[in-house]
Amino acid sequence: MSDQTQDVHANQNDAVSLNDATLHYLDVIYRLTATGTEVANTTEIAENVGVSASGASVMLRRLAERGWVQLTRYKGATLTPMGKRVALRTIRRHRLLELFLHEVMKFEWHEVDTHAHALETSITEALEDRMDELLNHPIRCPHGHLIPAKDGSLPIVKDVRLVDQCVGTAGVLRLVDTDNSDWLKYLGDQGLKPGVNLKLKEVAPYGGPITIETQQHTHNLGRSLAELMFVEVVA
Amino acid sequence: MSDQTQDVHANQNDAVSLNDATLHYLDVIYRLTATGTEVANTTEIAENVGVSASGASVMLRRLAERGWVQLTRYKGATLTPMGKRVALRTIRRHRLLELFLHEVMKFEWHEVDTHAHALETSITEALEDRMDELLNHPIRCPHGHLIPAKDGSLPIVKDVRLVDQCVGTAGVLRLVDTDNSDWLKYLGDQGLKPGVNLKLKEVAPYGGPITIETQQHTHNLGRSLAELMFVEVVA
DNA sequence: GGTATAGTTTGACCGCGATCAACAATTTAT
DNA sequence: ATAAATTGTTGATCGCGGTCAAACTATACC
Repeated sequence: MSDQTQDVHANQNDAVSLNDATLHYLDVIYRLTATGTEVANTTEIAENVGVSASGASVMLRRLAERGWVQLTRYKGATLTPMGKRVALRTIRRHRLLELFLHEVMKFEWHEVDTHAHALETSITEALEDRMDELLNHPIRCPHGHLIPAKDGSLPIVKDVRLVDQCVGTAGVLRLVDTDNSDWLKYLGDQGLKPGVNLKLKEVAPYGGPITIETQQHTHNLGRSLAELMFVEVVA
Repeated sequence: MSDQTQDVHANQNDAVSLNDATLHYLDVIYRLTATGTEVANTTEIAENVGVSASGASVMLRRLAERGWVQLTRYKGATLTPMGKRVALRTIRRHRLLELFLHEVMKFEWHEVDTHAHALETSITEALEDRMDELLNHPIRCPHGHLIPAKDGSLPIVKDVRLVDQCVGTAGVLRLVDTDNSDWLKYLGDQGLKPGVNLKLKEVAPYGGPITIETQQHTHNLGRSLAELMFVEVVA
């Protein structure tokens, strides 16, 4: 059996039995490359992982040698298919944990990220599966992010950016795309959480605020907050 | 503020923000010294942590330098009061997790140790507290081990060794003192779990088996299993 | 009281994930 | 097109937790 074969084999199961640092880097790279941008650059990665740029540079080389990352020197990094599988597995665990902490442990939605992060690399597969059952195979975390299946596949949904819709559009809020605890707390306090029905009333030009209406209230949101919100349009 | 003062200060809160390895060693040393034996010797520690004796020896010196461990060269190690506090905090987390995994996540009592071990050094304090509330400030894990309070104090109980009792003694099973998954499964399958009422019917001499009676059955247990069992005697 | 033996420590080394300072490549601006 | 600014990599070094082989107690035995 060649070294390569052995590697691939080990990897299949082991989205998991890798050390914290590796999982953390892969997770960060996945998130940086998931949002349009083709490659993640070293500085970005370093900031998100919380290490110096030189530290990240060294680590990226190691990750590339081990086959998790596709690296172009002085350009940036992407995940290999293998790396992506591993990252999605960590993300699955993170989001399952978030939902579990919210639904079962009764943490607020703006608190769950921190606690889930502490656990995401430690939980056993059996516990991951048990949470999944207990929560009835959920497809979204409390913020609305999708929970990948164990094979890395993502549910298909109809989320669209709220700020791209025409005034008058009605829909259901499905995703608030941030981990920022303050923003989440603010939005949560306003009742702006996934599931709520809303209607887009006004969009001020030049990056100005938007106005939305829910059952109870009318809200004015700055552009940066509004841009976090994704809805499913209702005909 | 002197270095020493700073150290002590850091330690007060941080039964927690220490790395895995340190917590693991302290936990092992606590368990080895809790059961009568005055000091834990290097080889024992090494075996329980899962490293070579030389590795343990080096680590023990470090732990001693950092004030967690009292070390006498070529003799053995004990915990300092500080080390003991830290160990008890880890044990608290472990046992809370075990109970949580059993009661909430519905794992079998022989499975919980493994999963709890994976998590005990990662959970946040808030999660520890939330589990404690949710479980109603329990004092025992599923096997009956005591759950230390956050300050390290242990509940006072009246557990006595079953094998030390006279034939005819009746009591409630309170503790099965092992992590061995096979033994736990066997005893659990017989209904011999904490809470069950039992009566000691016979004790064969020379380390022979014992016979106990519960509501439903009569059980014959080998000495090694019987010695794991602790009861609260009923008058 | 010396000697075999079991247990412990030391020394040289490794891999990992970091740091900082120096240097190299790439972009951007003039 | 070149200089300046930004971004990325390298080299030397660190702390941590390990390994193995060799040297060193401590103890139990005769």
